[in-house]
Amino acid sequence: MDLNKLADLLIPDENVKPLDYYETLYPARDLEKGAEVTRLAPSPTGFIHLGNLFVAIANERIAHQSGGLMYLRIEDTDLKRKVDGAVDAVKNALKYFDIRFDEGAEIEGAENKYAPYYQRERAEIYHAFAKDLIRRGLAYPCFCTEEELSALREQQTEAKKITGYYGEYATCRNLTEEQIYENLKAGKPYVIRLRSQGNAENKLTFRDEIKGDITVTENDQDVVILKSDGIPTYHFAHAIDDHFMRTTVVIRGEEWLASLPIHIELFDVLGFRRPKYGHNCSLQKMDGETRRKLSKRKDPELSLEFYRQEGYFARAVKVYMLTLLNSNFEEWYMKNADVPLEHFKFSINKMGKSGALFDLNKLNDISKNELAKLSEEEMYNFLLAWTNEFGTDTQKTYFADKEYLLKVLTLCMGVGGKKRRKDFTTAKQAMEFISYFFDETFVPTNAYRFEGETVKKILQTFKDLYDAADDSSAWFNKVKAVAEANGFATDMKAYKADPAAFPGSVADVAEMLRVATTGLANTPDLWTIMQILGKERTLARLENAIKAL
RNA sequence: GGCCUUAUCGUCUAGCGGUUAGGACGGCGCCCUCUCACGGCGCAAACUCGGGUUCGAGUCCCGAUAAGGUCACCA
Repeated sequence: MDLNKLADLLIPDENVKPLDYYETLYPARDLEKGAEVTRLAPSPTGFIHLGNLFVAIANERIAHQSGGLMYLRIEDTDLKRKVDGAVDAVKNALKYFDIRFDEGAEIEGAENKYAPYYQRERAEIYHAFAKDLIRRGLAYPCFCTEEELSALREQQTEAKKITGYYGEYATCRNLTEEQIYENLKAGKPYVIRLRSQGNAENKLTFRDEIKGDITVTENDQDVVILKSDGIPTYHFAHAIDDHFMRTTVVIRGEEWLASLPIHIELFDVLGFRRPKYGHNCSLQKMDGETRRKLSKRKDPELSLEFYRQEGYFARAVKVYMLTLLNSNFEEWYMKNADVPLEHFKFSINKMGKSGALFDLNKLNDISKNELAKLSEEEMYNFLLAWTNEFGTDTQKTYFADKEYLLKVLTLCMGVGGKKRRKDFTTAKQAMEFISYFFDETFVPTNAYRFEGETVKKILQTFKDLYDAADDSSAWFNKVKAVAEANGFATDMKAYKADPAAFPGSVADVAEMLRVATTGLANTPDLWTIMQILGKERTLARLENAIKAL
């Protein structure tokens, strides 16, 4: 069989150059020893979730910490899944979390010497190597139809054989020259398959950077390397791209572990040196009674977009990801909370071997702590940015009076106090939290824990006494006076010693006033709130609360 | 089902032959406090189960069990 002729016929690509050409076009990178080259290679489905960010952070740290670089490659070999604007979506989402690419698709200002970074634009390279494999007898055309393939699979399943296209089942492997040309002449569509040299009986030990030594079975599947449209499958593109883009470390999800044997054989057969691999366990979530990995289809709430919409502080999400990624990070961060995150020494071998359950409680805790580090001005900007994009029209009016909002934020964050408050978790939650400072969104709840008459008397007594000019202690003395006038305890120790002796304590009085003026039982210092609200509004709210009883 | 991987509090984990099995989140309690918080202190809470190896096993070995991943012209 004239394999040269066959290769030209099967892959009629005039752009293909000799293999050496690509080696010189994409030379080894000139980097310091130990510098790692990593990549993020999403498919442009327009959907990025937490798992992508998880892997991206690991790759980013490994690259930049070692003095290397990370690039963005778009795996757009599957047309069906392609969505317009997806690349921008990826870039924006990652930018929000401060993930920086040094080169790659749509990365402006970079040299991009290893372009193109879209796989569809790299067809020529894949074709060159596929042709070479055909010439060497290591790849062949397969004319089997989808139906034939699924029939084969069924048959194998029934016979309890391993499914797939291999060995005796790989019928097109042994097609004669005549049969091939006949099929070609008949215009039958075909794919190019690898003629696997492996044997599934053979086991080998493979060193995974995260999982350690694992045993893998040699690949014996004649996997498709070029689909019928001439575009490579993931496996083939992976081998070629990561070789020519000179990737040194591939951190990817553990769902790839199963196809590792294919990749090993492909690298071998192509004569490429393999990168180091680290298979990262995927983030999981509870699905009813069972846990499972995050799925794009089933878990839209774990889309990165979700965190933006909820107004999570990017750094908080990143810190949480880091605590899951490296088990020693949390301890380091407790001691180095004010040091840039980049100073943490990220290590691949501190990455967990089993999948972690995503814990919103933990994220929220981290978020509160992170937000408590901001100044009121920074908080203002953070909330403004979120509100502009996701807030309601009423929420946007909060920003009309900057001085007023700043006062509110200063109070709610406890700026200037001995210890910061931690009332804010996300931008969305913060905007709702401060809503009672604005008449448009203030909702009287009248949720008291005492009888209406009691509350009414207390509110009335306080209202008569209230003087906006009082300072904090004069104000509280009046609260105490109100308590006393109604038989409530003013001495908390006495009250705790014998709660039954009083209808309630000064704390309860404060709570009534708080509920009347804010609608909530949990707010920062009430005196300050009344100061911010001003005399008119405070009195009006008390008046309304009394009327409502 | 085959193959691969994993197995410590509810969750994330530390542990790398000798520990009262440590920390963080969450829960609960107490203290601080003029109210709400913040903060401090404390409590409950775990080595999946069998076998070995060893003077000694959460730690090493072998099983069982369970969980996860994967078996495409998707990545």
